[in-house]
Amino acid sequence: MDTPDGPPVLRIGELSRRPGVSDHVLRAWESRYGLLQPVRSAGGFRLYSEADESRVRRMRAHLARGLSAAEAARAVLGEDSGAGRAGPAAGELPGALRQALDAFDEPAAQAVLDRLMSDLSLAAVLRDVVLPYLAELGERWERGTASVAQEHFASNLIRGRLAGLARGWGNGHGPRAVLACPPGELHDLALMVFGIVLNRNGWRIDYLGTSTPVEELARTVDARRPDLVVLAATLPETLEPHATQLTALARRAPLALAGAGATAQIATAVGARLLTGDPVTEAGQAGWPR
Amino acid sequence: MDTPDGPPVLRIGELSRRPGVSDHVLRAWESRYGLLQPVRSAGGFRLYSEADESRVRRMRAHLARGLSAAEAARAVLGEDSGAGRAGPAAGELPGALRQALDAFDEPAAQAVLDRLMSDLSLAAVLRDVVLPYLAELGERWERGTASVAQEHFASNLIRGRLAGLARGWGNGHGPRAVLACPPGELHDLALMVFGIVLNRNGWRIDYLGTSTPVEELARTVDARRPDLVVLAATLPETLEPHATQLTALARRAPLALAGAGATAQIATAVGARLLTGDPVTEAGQAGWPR
Amino acid sequence: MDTPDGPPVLRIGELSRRPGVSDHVLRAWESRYGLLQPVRSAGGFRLYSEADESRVRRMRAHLARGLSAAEAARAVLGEDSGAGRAGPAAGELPGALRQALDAFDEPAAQAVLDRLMSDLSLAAVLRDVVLPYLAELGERWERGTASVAQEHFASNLIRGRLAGLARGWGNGHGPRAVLACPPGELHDLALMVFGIVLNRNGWRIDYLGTSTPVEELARTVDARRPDLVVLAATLPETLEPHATQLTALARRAPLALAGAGATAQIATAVGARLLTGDPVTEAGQAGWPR
DNA sequence: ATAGGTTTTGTCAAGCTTTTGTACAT
DNA sequence: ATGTACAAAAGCTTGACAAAACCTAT
Repeated sequence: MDTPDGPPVLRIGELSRRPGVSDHVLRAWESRYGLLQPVRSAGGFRLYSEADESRVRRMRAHLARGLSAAEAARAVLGEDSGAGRAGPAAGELPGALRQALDAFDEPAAQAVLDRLMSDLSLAAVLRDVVLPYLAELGERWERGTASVAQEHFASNLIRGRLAGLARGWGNGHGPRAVLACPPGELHDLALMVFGIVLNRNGWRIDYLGTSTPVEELARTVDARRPDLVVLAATLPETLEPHATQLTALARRAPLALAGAGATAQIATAVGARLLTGDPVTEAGQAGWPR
Repeated sequence: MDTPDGPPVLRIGELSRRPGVSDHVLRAWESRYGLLQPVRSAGGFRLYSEADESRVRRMRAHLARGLSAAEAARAVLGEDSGAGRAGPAAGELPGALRQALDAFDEPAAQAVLDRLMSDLSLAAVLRDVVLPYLAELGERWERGTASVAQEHFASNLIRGRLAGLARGWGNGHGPRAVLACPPGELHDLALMVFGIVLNRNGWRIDYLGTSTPVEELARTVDARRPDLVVLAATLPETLEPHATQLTALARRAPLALAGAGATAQIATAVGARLLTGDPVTEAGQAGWPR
Repeated sequence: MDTPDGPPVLRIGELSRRPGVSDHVLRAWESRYGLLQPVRSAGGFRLYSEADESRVRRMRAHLARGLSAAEAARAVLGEDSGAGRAGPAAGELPGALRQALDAFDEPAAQAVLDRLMSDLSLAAVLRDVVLPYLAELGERWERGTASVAQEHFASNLIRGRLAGLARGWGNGHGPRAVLACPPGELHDLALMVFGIVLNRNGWRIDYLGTSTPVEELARTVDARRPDLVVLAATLPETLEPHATQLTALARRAPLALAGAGATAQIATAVGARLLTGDPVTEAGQAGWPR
């Protein structure tokens, strides 16, 4: 992996303060081991890049491990010569997305998504890349393999893209769908995906999002008279307490339950349709009797 | 196109008293900048219309913004000749936004925001329209005047716009800020606004969002070495339990607390800076010793 | 490339107060690093724009990161010329697009479009930026002010973006529209815009494009049985020869004529609806009896 | 680590001009 | 009401200075 690099703009004082290494030492490491090769300003000042900062930090890490200064410098320079690549090939894009998101690398993640969106159809990107990634992220999160920060970073970024795709989805002349999650349910990204694909298929979306009280949902249904209501939940426990109200609701508008929390049992109990497939496929078939 | 206009009936004394500008000044503005062109009575008195009063008020507004008298006058006259467009007038846009959002009218709300964004600066839209609306929404929600559905609809729509503006904010070469809300805090829209303005001022943003565990935040800070960390909370109770950890954090990176939940007490206790102003203003001044 | 900008109206005192930088320093940054290039008032006072304010703030952000003043200024100026972030204020983006396209600067033009698409809604970008630009380009082209190469470059680039937005517009469940230009008509970008907005409003689009023989159109109409047929022409002469066939067509499907070549005379003669507004607005209202 | 020289950059001063609210005389 | 005058506030330019940060060499 190659060291990310900005333009050389840091003076020695700053490069000394940041990792906590004296400027004398920095100059010594430069002259003795060639650890750094700063550019010079017009007046002769040394100018370092962020990659140099990384080199200093790694130098210190090696020293702490017990290497001699000469060995540590050699190790750092050895790490640097490892190759960098152009961009990922088409087939590796999903993997590249995962990698970029895991590394908190927003520009890279956005670039991968841009590339995907121009190579594939929207539905394909959502179905084959975004949703699988979200599912995997959820699993890793449950197993404790993914950190909260990773989970936040990735879902914020994805939410941002989805919000862009959702823009204006309440507009138009098609049939109307109301989308919501039951109280306590905080995951709504898959529901957004469902809404986006539904909208691209000519539907208007009224989106209530996470943790919507059932009374509120009922009120909205009465006000908007939608052609479809979709409730998405990841756990059955978030749906079960509202079975009675949902039964009533299902009589006033076509109701569908989706997500891992939507069991056949609950669906038949309340008289709702069960959506078992992935959101993209289900949205592609929505609204039609089966 | 001209400003809607009543008959010219106000004498200079009245036009002086109403907006609180001396008659001397009114005459000076007339002769020096041609701001007003009053009709004359039979006896030679100046007679002003309501449009003139509006001009005077706008003149004063520009002066308050820091323009010179000459430039302010030019701006006012420019506004008058600038074409009138369809839709609500500039001043009514904030009201129009509220109305559209309350009515679940997405197209209208998006149109108002579009109009605002092309009429005003981004900072002005966020500071003077979006944030006040969010505050008002929060209040109505606490008082039970706003329904959950309304609150969801409005914040989803606004979040969508903010996400668009946030695109790529981790990119670039500027100083780096890590933004997060403490565990339990679910409102992060104002924090997003802060991040967007900060980014427009040259900063890179790492955004962790709502309900971030403090250990996670600490880990991110160690990994990213930001130049600023901002924690936003609406209730003091969400910050207090983590005082010890925050104190440690504040020693490793410049820490700032923001939001209604950030009290002077907590801030001094943990050794953090307190951000009391609105997010837009604070972001405009960030990064510097005060 | 320079940042296009709001009017320069701020004097140095105000530009000093807002971000909290002394006037002395502002002048020093101007003379030493060329950070600002204020216009001068008649009397010689410096007049700054809002973009200048942003430059000052970004300068300060870089300083906070530890850059020297010289490097910080260079970074700010680099950001300005490098496309994208913190670039032109929302209101000035259309000008920036024109400039980029006229200069054959594809990356810059794409960046401006990206920025526009994330700041504004799709409809707003198409209606307020893309279509006006195309109209202006057409005029300049007629007056001989624009070169053929310019016209080709700009319309190819825009066509590419529109093609991306048009992706998948024939799919879905909504009403169906057939879009075409009559034989001899080569300008179809506005028609594409119409189709894109129509699609976002829930319609499916069958796009025949430029110079479609009327028999071909008729055959398509019979095969697809659309809910709307739109013919767009810039000159009446391209429509007139086909009046008879169009009259027949209008009896089999709702027909609308659009573009500067669609006169009321022709429309009534063939029994078609006349679309006089801009494509975006018309598409927003399409399909409904008026 | 110290010493002695250089570069960078914020600040200040002096002397003059422009801008603008207010005052005075007609 | 008009026109002229005036003075405080805000700006402009040139030039200089000194503290901080950096350089090389010992």
